[in-house]
Amino acid sequence: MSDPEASFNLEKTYNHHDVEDRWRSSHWEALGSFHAESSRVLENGKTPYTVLMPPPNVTGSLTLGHVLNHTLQDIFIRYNRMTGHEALWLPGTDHAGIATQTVVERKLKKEGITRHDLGRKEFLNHVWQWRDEYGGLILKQLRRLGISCDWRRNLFTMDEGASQAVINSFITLYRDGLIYRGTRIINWCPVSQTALSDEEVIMKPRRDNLVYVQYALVRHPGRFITIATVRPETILGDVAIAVNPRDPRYLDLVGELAIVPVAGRHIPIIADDYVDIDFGTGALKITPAHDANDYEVGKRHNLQAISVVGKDGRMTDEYGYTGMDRFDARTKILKDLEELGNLVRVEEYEHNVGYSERADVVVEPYLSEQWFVKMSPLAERALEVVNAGEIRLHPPHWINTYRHWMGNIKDWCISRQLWWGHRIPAWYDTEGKVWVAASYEEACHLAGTDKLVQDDDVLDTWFSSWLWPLTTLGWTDTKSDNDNLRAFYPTDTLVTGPDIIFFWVARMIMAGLYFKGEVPFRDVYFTSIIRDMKGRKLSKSLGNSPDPIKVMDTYGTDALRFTIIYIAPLGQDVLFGEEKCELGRNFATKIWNASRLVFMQREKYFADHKEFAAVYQDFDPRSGGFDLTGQWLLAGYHDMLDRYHTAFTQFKVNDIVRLLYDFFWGDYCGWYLEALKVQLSGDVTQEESQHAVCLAVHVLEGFLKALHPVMPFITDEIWHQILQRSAVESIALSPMPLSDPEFRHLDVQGFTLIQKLITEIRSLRSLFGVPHNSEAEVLLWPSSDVDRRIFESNLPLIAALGQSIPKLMADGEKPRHAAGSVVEGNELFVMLEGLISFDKERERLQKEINNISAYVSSVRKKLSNSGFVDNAPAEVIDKEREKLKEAEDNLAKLNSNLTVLND
RNA sequence: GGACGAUUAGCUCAGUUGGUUAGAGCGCUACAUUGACACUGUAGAGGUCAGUGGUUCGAAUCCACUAUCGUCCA
Repeated sequence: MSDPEASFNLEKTYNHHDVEDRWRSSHWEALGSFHAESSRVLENGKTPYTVLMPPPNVTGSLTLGHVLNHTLQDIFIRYNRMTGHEALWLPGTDHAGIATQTVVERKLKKEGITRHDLGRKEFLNHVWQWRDEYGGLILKQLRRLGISCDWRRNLFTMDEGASQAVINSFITLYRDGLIYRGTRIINWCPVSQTALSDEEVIMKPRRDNLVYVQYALVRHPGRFITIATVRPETILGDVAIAVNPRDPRYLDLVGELAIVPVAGRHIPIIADDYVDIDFGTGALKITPAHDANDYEVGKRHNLQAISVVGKDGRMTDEYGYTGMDRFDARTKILKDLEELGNLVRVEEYEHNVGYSERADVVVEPYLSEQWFVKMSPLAERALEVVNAGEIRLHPPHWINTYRHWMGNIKDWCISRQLWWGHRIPAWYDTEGKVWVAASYEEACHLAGTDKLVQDDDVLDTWFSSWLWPLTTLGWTDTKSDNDNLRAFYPTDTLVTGPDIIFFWVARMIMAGLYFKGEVPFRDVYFTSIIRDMKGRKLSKSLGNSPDPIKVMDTYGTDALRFTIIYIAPLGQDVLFGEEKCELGRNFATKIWNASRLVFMQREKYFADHKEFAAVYQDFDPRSGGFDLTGQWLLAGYHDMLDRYHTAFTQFKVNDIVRLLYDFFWGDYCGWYLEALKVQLSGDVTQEESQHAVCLAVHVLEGFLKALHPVMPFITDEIWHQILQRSAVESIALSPMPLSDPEFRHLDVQGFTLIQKLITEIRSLRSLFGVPHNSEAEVLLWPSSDVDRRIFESNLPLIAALGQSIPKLMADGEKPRHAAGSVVEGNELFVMLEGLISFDKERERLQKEINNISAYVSSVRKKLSNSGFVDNAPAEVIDKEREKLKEAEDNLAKLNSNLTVLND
């Protein structure tokens, strides 16, 4: 760390590596700076503020999505910590059942081992080993982002407490009749060899063949009924042909029997409303074992379900296809049907097909016995709390999606045929009767026998994730009651992607209400989805997914954090390219350099840190004593703060960074620091200089604090250079500046006038090519005594920033060899002896006059329109009148200038 | 097929409850390097606010339809 005694200023150039290393996560972790304590809430009465980290997948590595998501969470938590809350950010990871098991199986496969070779126990040892070795990567990478969680409380969904919670919640739901075991058509992933929930299935468009096949009728030789299917291989499992009862084409065939091609089975032709008359031929083959809708039809008509595809996606029929892959079987049966004369025709057909989210293979609808959670009783209350605004979604339009899902909810398949996960706490006795209990012993006790076998399956990972708001605070069952829960539940803000609104958000709301009787959080902020510059989703296979760690190395962590927030508006996708981080990097450099300037001025007017500290600590901007520029700065600063705090209450994080950026770069650097240089180089006393420097530092410090939640590293570094602060102190633990209306209401229009005047002088200089090293004389005719006084007291500023020699004029003749203009009624002429081109000036004036004339006539028209004058609010009309007067005034003056020029 | 969102400068986006001569960043053009900063400064060019119709004294903003794109659900 740099020695504050040795340097009174910052290094010449900003090095993000040094700064980010100095204030790295491990520094604060060792100090416990971001630890939250329930006692400070329960005993000292601090208001809690809690953020729940969506647990990243333990197999994962850092993506830009994580960067955005965690930066947002860090912004909320740091802001609330600085505004006086007991801020708790709960971190953790989830065990990602399928993903993790797949990763470890793949690793074993390289050694020629399968999990079955090892057995369940030994395989799980391998998974734990793997987790211990690699599972920390994402957490390490997140620390690199500088996020301020309470790492002591880091939780893994397979940890003891979290596991107990899973078991106990399962038992509670089972005993309340909300968990049941049933035979259903579920989504089966033939690669991962497990059931999936509806949410884990991605619908994707796929080109397939729509195959028309004719089935002979048993009692009418020579007659056929033709069906259309995209899955001809499942013909082997057909048990009926269904037609719509209102379809006249088939009325006479209902009740007849048809012969399944290849299989030779006789199946009935039935009538069912489900059949779409317009699709295909209007006759639908029914295969209850391989289609969820067919299964329902089958149930209604008491049909058998014949399974012909197995768990591995291979055929299990008795007609010679056994062992073939379902897609190979599809090709073969087409040929066979053709040979048998049953194939009518084949059409190309695009439709949506479900793919396994993890393995990206076509999901097989598969009939099997699984565990389900009955959702509609849970959904009812979860919908109510969102409708009632007890939980607010940002942006709010997500409420529609939420309502729709809640209103059409289906039961949740929670069993997975995996080994890695929470094993289902259910045991079967020799008669197949099920006993749900927390342990084998308890199950034995219930069953009255020790001849029990535990269910092989584990629970869906989301079955542990939906308890996350509870388990992270030490909840293990419905009787749980501890200080953490009392102090921090319900949590406050959840930041997550809209893609897991059903997977996770909705279910957490259900679980929170069901198990704790209270909502789990108050506000849900849905992040943007990050895409590449061409608008494509980031993916590993496309290779368009930048490595955030590399980006942080190149541009700096602060730069990445700032940039991603700057470009990611609430509720919209964001196009990201690495080079966009230049924005954040440039901003960091600007902050650094501006701070250096301020510290240089401080060096000039203070002997050392000690003297500065003494004066600065007594400095109170309310005591006044500032020139117009200083007042303008304070007004702008407090106005910025006002908008800043408002934006936080509205979750407009994007606005926050824009406010900070514009205020600092535009107002503070662009105008204030330039004016400060002028002020200090003028005729001022030591005391006045010190006062001015203190103001500069005061606003800089406030700005750094406001920026801190977004750019934690550079702000801490510079903050440590403002006063001699030790490494255990942090800007993160300092109070956030509030907006003071007293300053916001200062009258600083005078400064705005000066700004406009300077801009106009610069513009004219540039237009007429005044050499950069020469100062042009500027003659000023003020329009009022007030303006005259403003100009008078700011002549040095106008001179320096307008690079001019300004002269205040009383009445008198306007100059000829000059470029004239009007600023808020004040006439100015930039003297251009020898430089002015009369043609150019005439042209310019004429253009300007045309412009204003057009405007004047449009406003006149508006004001003479009785509809406008009668209907518009008085203040709007007044404003128009004022604008008109000013424009007319300008016009008159410019016209007279043109006349002079033409003389 | 249904729901939601988007369409504003070459690119990426701001634009509060309708009341501006429609803004920013990047890019572009010109000028400026011993001065906090070229990861800079100053000035400038660049837009029929997707289209059509409507409501209104007044529409980028509200409504309807159309087109294109995206997301979710069938």
